[in-house]
Amino acid sequence: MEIRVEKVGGFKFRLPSSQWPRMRTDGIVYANDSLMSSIKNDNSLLQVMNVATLPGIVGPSIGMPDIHWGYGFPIGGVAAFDYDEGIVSPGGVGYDINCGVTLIRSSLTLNDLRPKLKEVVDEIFRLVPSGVGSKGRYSIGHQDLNNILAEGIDWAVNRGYATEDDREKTEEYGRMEGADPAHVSSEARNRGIPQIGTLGAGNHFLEIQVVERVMDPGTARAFGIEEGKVTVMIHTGSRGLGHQVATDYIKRLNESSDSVRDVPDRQLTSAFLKSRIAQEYMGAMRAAANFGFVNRQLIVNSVREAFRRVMHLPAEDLGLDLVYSLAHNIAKVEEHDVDGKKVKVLVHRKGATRAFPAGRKENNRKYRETGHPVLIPGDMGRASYVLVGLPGSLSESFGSSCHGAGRMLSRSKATSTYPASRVISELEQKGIYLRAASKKVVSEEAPYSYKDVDEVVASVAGAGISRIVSRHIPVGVVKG
DNA sequence: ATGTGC
Repeated sequence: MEIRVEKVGGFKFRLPSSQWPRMRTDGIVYANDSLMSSIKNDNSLLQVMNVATLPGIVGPSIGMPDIHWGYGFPIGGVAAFDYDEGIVSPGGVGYDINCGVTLIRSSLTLNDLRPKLKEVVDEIFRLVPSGVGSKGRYSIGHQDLNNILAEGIDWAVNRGYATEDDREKTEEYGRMEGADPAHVSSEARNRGIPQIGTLGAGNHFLEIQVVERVMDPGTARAFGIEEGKVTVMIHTGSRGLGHQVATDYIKRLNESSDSVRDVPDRQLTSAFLKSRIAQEYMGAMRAAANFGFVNRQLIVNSVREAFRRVMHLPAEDLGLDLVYSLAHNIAKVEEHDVDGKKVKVLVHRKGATRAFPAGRKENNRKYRETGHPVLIPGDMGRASYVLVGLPGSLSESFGSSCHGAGRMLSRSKATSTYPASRVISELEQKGIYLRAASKKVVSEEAPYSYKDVDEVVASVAGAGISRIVSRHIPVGVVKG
């Protein structure tokens, strides 16, 4: 079946609902022409159309320029559902609940760091376990875990693993309202306890970067970002705990008579928000999100320790302050203007970043005047970005932007195309030092198996949903 | 993504 795609703006494409009776609304994808031609090569546009058939969808089913094939819903997708008449779907959040990004700024220049770069990366590699099934150095018990699930970053502040400033710069202040540990299974708990403070595998990484260029000096200053300074970017989520929560609820929904029948793909399994099972999933999903915030925060704590040990500098000279920590796999209750009316919706962002401009009450106090930072990891050989939301994100995409470069080659295709040794030597030639838990992941994560992040951010900027603040290039990489 | 799958 040929999917009908109409270009309706410089960076905007429409998949009209008229082409399939089951679609309740249009699909909209933001991309430039070259990204759109590669998007058409996988089946993610069909997934955008599938999401458009779900009950209670408000506005279009949206795809970002980094869109690619995912479980049921596309990765790089945004979909909002009416709070009273709509659904929640675990596949619309993803298996890695609160997969997200944390960015740390520093007072160091690359010259300050260069002589010690390998040592710092090696020390981080030692202090932050990575790889599938990695176990951490933070020893927590069941009571701690319960507090983490219920309170998120507040637990880390109480334990001395987070500062007040860290909390001020974490989305939701690191604590999701409505988190309910009672609905997190013991299996999920048992997977989470040994894994807290670990990076995981796949596209999860920790990168030492240098700010190559600041495009928006005023906003960069407010974010603590300076050209030529070193930053650290962390990309990970809620590890096996969130994965188990997703698994548990997908299984329950598939067995429940309360789930939404008649969806075009079994992986779109959903429940009306009003139902008990939906509310239990929401409580568990928010608790897993709290675990994700704490997981990244413990890694921040380990990164600070690694720099202190290797650089022999006091904390105040290192200036390793949070810029922001955000979730790009999550569903949130928000109010949005739709056709001139205020509507309460559940916004699913799966591989999509909230990008609220100044003026939204959800912005953290520190970022009221600017809008919060939008952190966009690219690939390990090219670049990452910091953006900020524009008012256009509210009118176009329920206050959302892209979340990264987006895969272009499948993992198997990447493995056969890029041997690990070649990836390592090419990175070395660019002055990038890599430590990875497995060779397999080095091939799978080869830079050119990703779309060009420059084009992805140019597309969301061109579409008027976010503005580019700064471009960061990698110098040290830790990979699962 | 994931104690990686039939």
